[in-house]
Amino acid sequence: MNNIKVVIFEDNTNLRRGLTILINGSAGFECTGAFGSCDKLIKNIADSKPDVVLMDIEMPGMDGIEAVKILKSQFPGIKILMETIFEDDDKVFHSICNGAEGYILKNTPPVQILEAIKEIYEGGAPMSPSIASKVLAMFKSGTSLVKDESYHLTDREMEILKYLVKGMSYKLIAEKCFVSIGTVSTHVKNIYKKLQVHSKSEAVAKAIRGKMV
Amino acid sequence: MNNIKVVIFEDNTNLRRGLTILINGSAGFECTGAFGSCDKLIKNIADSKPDVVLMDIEMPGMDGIEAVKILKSQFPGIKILMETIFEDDDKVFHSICNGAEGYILKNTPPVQILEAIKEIYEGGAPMSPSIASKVLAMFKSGTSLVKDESYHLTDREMEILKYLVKGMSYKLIAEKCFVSIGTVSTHVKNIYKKLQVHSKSEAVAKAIRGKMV
DNA sequence: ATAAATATCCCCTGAACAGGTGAGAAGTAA
DNA sequence: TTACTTCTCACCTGTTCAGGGGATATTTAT
Repeated sequence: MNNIKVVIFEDNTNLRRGLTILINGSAGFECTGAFGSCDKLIKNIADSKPDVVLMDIEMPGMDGIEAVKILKSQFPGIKILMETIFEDDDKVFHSICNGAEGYILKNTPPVQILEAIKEIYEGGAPMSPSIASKVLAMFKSGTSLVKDESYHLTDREMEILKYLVKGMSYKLIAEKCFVSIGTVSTHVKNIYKKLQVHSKSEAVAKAIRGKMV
Repeated sequence: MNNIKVVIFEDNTNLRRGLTILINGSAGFECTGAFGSCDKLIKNIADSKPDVVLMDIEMPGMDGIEAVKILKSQFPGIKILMETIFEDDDKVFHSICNGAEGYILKNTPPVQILEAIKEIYEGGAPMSPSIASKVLAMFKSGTSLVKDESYHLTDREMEILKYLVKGMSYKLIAEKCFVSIGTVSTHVKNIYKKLQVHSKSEAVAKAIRGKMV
């Protein structure tokens, strides 16, 4: 009765059908939706009320990464299992940033896909070892995460914030940006207001800690 | 012929024997050593020349974490698979810091242990999903790693550096430390020299990036 | 088309800072 | 004892910054 409700986003029709059959044919699982694109993402999710979303990382139109972001902001409780191909470190990285919980390779055997769905449903983070290895590598190298459009800085402000973090003076920044020192000053003031800080050091600390740079 | 050579460190005798039998009884695997403690760690490893070490995270005497550190510094090529119990986030964390590649729970079924050994041997990072979940959580929260006693700052300098990172002015720091502004100024100058920077922002950035604070 | 957001520039003022020198007191190590 | 480190303080100089005005042009959204 308490089936795990799964929704699939996968542009490959055969694969999508196969997964649907796999899930519906397995005790404890139920596929409440299967879509070839993220066109009506919100509506589809609202209608199918999944516990777990199985998301292809690469899709025409809106890709899986963008979809994760939207999904997580609208339905934070839904767990997301990404399907990736081996080579795309970068996509895995961005998926993590956006909050997906699990990562499995596309060639994972069916029985393990079901296991992964179950595990993610129970709060785990199933990962193919090769992907886990990359995550660990990123972890150890101290790569940053979670940039969340943070504080609505404009492009120019972000640019200047980056220079501030580098320790550059207004003067140097002005030269780099081809604007006057006064303009830099104005931008910095606005940055302070948005970040709610009152000095360069605080801004720098907040920027780095908040993974904005 | 090209068996994966595994060495076991596990204080529970029954478990150790069980694992030995499991590994020796499986095609492609070979247990070249099984020890109840890390007493003669280096010698044991040198003698048994493993590809993969299966390490209990909790052991009498030197624990698994310390062992990982030593092992990785002496034999960087050897892959280490840690066995953990669910509750010890902190130990997992430190194992990662020290460079272990894989993390599995103690109650993992035998066949999956073998899979994990194979995966780690091939460069993956097998993890129980519940552990992966914690690693991701740490990852996302931006928990830091690898602090390297950095730059030989004195205690007082570190203290002041921390206040700088908080965005405090010399004046405030002076009050907090019960010294004069002049003294703060001197310390800051010394900090700059040691960090090789020329402004608060740079010092703050370096401190945070270098995980000193 | 009207409003809002963005980017640019200028003025001003007092405070804070960078960088330098010199120097005394206390503790530790050779 | 001598040398070294650490912590402390003061003085000086020119530069940079924070925060407050006000202003104009362009782009974007409604």
